[in-house]
Amino acid sequence: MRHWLMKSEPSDYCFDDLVRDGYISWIGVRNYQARNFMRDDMRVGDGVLFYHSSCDEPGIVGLAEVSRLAHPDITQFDPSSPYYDPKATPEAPRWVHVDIRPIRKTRLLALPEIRDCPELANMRLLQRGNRLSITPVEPEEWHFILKRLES
DNA sequence: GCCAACGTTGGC
DNA sequence: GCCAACGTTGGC
Repeated sequence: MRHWLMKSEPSDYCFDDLVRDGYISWIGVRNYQARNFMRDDMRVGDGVLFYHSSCDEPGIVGLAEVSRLAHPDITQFDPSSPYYDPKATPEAPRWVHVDIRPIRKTRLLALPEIRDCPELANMRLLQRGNRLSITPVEPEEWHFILKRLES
């Protein structure tokens, strides 16, 4: 089982929304690296750190898990969608998404606190210029964060 | 609002 | 294939 960090802007969709909805289809990813993680590497049951970005207090706010394998993102075919991709066709879909479901809300593990942990210094999230909305989390990082969230 | 960093586009 | 221009991300 792998582990992931997934970013969402809470003004668009926050962890409480995920708890309310029971699951979310992670549509709208239009970056090839993030797509490839979903398509090639994400499996049902993989752990997910739910991260709030572009907000007052960026950081990890909850735990979730992958609940459905990657499948075509239908918004790519919809000319009225902001995620429309004229080069994608149902015969040759370009974009996929997984679903995730909530495990539990956690305390805020804020970005500055993450930065202050030497154990997390190599996190993909912290790497210079990283903008990926989906990044892998190493097992040691995952376990450290889970322990840290309890303190 | 600023701006660094990065990805994508498209002309050549 | 190169690369300038442009758009987006996301912390501050």
